[in-house]
Amino acid sequence: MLTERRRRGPQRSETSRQAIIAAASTLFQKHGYDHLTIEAIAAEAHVGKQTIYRWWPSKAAIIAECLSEGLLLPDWFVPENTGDVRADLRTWLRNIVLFLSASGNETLLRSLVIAGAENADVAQVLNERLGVWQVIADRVGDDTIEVGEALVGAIVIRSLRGGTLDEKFADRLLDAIAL
Amino acid sequence: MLTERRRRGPQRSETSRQAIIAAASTLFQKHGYDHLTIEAIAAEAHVGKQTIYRWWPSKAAIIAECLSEGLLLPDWFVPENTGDVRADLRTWLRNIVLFLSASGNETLLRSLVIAGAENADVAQVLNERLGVWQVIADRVGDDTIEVGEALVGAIVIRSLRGGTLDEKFADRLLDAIAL
Amino acid sequence: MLTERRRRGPQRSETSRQAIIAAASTLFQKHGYDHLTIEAIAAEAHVGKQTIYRWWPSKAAIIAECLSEGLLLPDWFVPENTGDVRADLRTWLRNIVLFLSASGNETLLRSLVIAGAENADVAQVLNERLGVWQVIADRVGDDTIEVGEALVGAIVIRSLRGGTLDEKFADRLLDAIAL
Amino acid sequence: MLTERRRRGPQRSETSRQAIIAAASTLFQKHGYDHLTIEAIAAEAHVGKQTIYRWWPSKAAIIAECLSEGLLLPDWFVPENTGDVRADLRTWLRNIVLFLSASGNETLLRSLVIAGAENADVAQVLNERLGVWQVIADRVGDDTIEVGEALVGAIVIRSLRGGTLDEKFADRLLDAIAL
DNA sequence: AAATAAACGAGACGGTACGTCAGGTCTTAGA
DNA sequence: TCTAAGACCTGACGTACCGTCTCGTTTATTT
Repeated sequence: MLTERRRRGPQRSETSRQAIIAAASTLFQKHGYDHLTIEAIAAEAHVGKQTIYRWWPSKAAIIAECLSEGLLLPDWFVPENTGDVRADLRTWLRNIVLFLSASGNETLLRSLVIAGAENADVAQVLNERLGVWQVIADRVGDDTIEVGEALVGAIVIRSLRGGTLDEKFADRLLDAIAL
Repeated sequence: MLTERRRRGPQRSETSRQAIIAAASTLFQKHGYDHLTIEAIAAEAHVGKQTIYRWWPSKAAIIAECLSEGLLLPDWFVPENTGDVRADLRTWLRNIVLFLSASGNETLLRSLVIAGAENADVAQVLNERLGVWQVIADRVGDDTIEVGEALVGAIVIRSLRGGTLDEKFADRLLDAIAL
Repeated sequence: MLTERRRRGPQRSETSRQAIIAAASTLFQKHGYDHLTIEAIAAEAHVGKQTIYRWWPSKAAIIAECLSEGLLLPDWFVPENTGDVRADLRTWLRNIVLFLSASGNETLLRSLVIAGAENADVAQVLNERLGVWQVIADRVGDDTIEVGEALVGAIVIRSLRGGTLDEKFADRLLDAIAL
Repeated sequence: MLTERRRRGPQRSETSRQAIIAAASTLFQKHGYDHLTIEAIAAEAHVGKQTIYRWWPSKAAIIAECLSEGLLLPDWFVPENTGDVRADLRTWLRNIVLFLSASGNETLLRSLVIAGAENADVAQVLNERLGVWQVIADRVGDDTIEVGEALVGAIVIRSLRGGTLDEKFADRLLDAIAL
């Protein structure tokens, strides 16, 4: 039987890895995606720059990993299933606007949009992470993935336009979507 | 009677102003918002850097002005009014996806999203420029501005997710929105 | 008889000219020759930059004019003539070291050296202004212009080397020169 | 026992250091102290600007180091000692005026004067480098440092005044100084 | 146990772009 | 037609980060 022969020498330091993504998350939330620098992450994590470049090809990849590890977005961004689709979506939308209207989180949304628009990998992870599309499609029926895109998209546009994100918005948005 | 006294000395050079926004537009479309540098704009426009810094506070402001002057987006991004609201919106959506699926224009969309997300002024101008919200609201009735946000938002999300932007998408999206 | 007809239009403003050389003198003494800028002179004199460039080819020329007008150096830098050459030179040297050891005047000397070394016109005016060479040569006899150069040069070198400029130095210097 | 522990990480690049002072020396002699720019040095030395700013606080400091390394002035600017003080000084003076009357070297002298007058560190190095003061004082006797200052100063003044620097000047200067 | 080799923290390196300052020229309105 | 004001292009300033590379140290796996 083939036993996977490990290399000689030290292995990747899990401590450093976690320090890096923690530092990246902190700085991302504090200063946004632009203004986030590798040097600052290295300094914040008490880590050499090379340790970052050795394992990640770009700052986008670091942010993607932060997302995968759940350090930037809460886990609960998926609708419940009580049987009443409309009510479930309403609750989900209200949770989201509640989260986004909290201090600092609107900046977070903008930064995530930037990160996703600049880098396809981040977009991919965001897609999976936020991945409500399929859930919604499953509930609403015949693969109307556009419903999910319209809901999430409306939130993004509203936020970028500087509009208020509140429950009234959530309700009116849901009314605008045919189910 | 108050006669507005003009200040002494030379006035702002309109030639330089136009050279700058033209150069900025060119480079924006060629390389995207990130990778767009003030130095490159100055060089392309055969202009001193200081002439840019004298009149614009940031590259975002330059892009905002490019948008205002119609250098980055075509003017016709507003629905017609034939009386048949659904048909008008369908035509409008098809035009948009047609435009975005043309070579290079998806990159343009991403860059505009980044610029708008990074800078509130750009977002404001994009809002006015793309400003279909009110038009749609007027047509569809009782100020459902969320309809416009959902339509535009869905396009953005679809694009960022890397999905195909075609007529089928446009039609299915319209079906998903209650009118 | 033909009276020299003056040109039509305004003549050179004597007010501006004096404001400019006064401002230049002030700034020269305050900040030195390097660190002296045309823009600062124009601002200090409440004068347009062009008014300076119209009449002087360089900042060195302005300083040369300041020297000619006696704004930077006192007039009395010429030995008396009591008949006792040695005593007269001693008094002259002592006056100079007294002047130079006063606060700020050592900086003045350095700045003048810089200005003279950078620009031949300034050197020329300094030569005339400080022009003790011929006076000394006349007194000491058979055109020993090198005596003057050695005396002034020793002062400059002593100052640049950061040495003390006092009466003892003056006396010892005079002793070192054969008369 | 104390073993001097070297710090971790890369050491200063001696190659870069020498390239920088060589470039600085070249440009100094070609264009003078004013007109010498850090950017030009960096470009000439094929070095990043930051590498210069990391190790030198100013261009004056670079020139000071060039002097210390013997890149700007020949080493032989010190009188011999044959026993005949007057003859030795005469030879020394003649060598100096010979050197200075060579093409370009008068400009070099002026630039060095400017550099020394603008910056105390350069003056200090020049003082040590040119340091004939003590040598002369030792020879001539009872610490008459002023003799050296007068000799060197006379040369400087003669040069700045635009006078000719030749053997006749050297001889007459020596005659003017009491030994 | 010794030798080997990769990962580590630190940080110097050649670069690019930043935003500012001053240079010297040119343009405008007012005196 | 000269002045004050100031916009123009140019180019150097000193700083921040980039991504690469080079140290001396630490650590884990062979020999």
